[in-house]
Amino acid sequence: MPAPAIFWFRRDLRLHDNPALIAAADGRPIVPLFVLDDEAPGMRPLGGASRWWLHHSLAELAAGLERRGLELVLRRGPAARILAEIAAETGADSIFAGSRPEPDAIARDRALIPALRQHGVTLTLVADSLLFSPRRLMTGAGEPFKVFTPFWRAALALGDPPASSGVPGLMPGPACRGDDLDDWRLLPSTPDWAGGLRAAWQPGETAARDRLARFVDRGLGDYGRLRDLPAVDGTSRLSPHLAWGEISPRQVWHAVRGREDGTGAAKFLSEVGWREFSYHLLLASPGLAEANWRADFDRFPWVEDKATFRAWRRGETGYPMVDAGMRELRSTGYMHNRVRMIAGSFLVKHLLTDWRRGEAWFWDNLVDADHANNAASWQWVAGSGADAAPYFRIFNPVLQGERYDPDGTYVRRWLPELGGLPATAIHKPWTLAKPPRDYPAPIVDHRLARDRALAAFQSLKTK
DNA sequence: AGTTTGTTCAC
DNA sequence: TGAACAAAC
Repeated sequence: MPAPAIFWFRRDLRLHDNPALIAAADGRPIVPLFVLDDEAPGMRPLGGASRWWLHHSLAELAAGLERRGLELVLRRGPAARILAEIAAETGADSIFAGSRPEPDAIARDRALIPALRQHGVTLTLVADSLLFSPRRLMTGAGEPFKVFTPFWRAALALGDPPASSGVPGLMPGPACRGDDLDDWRLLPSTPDWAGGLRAAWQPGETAARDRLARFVDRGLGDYGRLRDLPAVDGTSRLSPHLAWGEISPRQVWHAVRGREDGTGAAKFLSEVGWREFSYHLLLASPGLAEANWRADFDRFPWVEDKATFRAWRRGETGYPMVDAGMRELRSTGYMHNRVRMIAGSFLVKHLLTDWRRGEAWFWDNLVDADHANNAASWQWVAGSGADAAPYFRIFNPVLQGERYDPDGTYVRRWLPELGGLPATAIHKPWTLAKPPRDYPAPIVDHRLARDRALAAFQSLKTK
């Protein structure tokens, strides 16, 4: 019997279509391991919603492994030390893991390989979290892409990614002591704010596969028509599952490519393409979450205002579409994509708040928090990013509400205090003769805020 | 992946 | 008076 291999789960919490797991299981017994390395220097700590998700996803993964006779080992601490310890405890001489495309993770993993070799252990990393290698895609000039459309065209020209695979045969390795998941305290307790998350989500690979199958079956055909309506269940809602790798983008790709009857499929795959593009940008600009991609935004006259930032976070800006989104986020750890754009635009353009503050709030509150997507999308909405909305594209939260939530169903769902308003006033309650008493008046006037934002943008040009 | 404003042209 | 369009922000 060959020596056992450690399979190090990271953001690939699945058994299906996991190429690194297939490589590990090739004739060897497996010690499945997850390391909570939340104090690693340079690595961003998980947000609260992500920690909630991780707890349940790990529980699911452990159950799936147990059905196959394997025990998931949980350990907390610096990955380099834990991996060496587990190898020594189990006699493993190899470790396999899915590679992570984030620049800081790449640096950490690169340092791990020689460190582990000193203990006589090889670390093999298998790329599997993206459809296309972000470094392989370059413009004709050999530069990273700055615009999505040519990026995605070049990606599609590469042809189909490899077919997805099933679960390999898994042989249990030696037993190994691990932590108790509950002791990690990933779940909130005092207070327990996760009730809305529990009601909205089922973390784990099984639920991810079910959701993909159901979406391809029932949602894909109408995706182009319904994807922008937040009141409707018209999107895949796969983002948190993709963020934790409970499903792979290859599985998504091939499930969709089998069903190209409408225009929904190409549109939906291009949304997966934005995820690829975000990682492409992050690799070209490792500071994407910290620094303006466009350097001229370093001169932007951001306004620090505790009261308006607090109102935004709590969903008390007086603009129903913004507030409904922010309350959906706080309640469920999610916000519909259309509403993310409206709420994000409002924070940056109406309140002149530095996009990094919004990025940090989303990072903490989103169950689908993803370093590349979150950073690239906030820079897109702020106008500071690659292929971004031009800064003068300022969403009017009233018009956006009337266009994408015409009867106010979405707003009423998250703002029950507006439940009795007629559809004609639901997105501008202040126009009523008797505005609702328990809902705030707009914290900024749209017209004033728009002019102020345009002036701030002008100030970048004239210096 | 936008909004506002001004112009034209058909009621 | 208002829909449709273009241009500017």
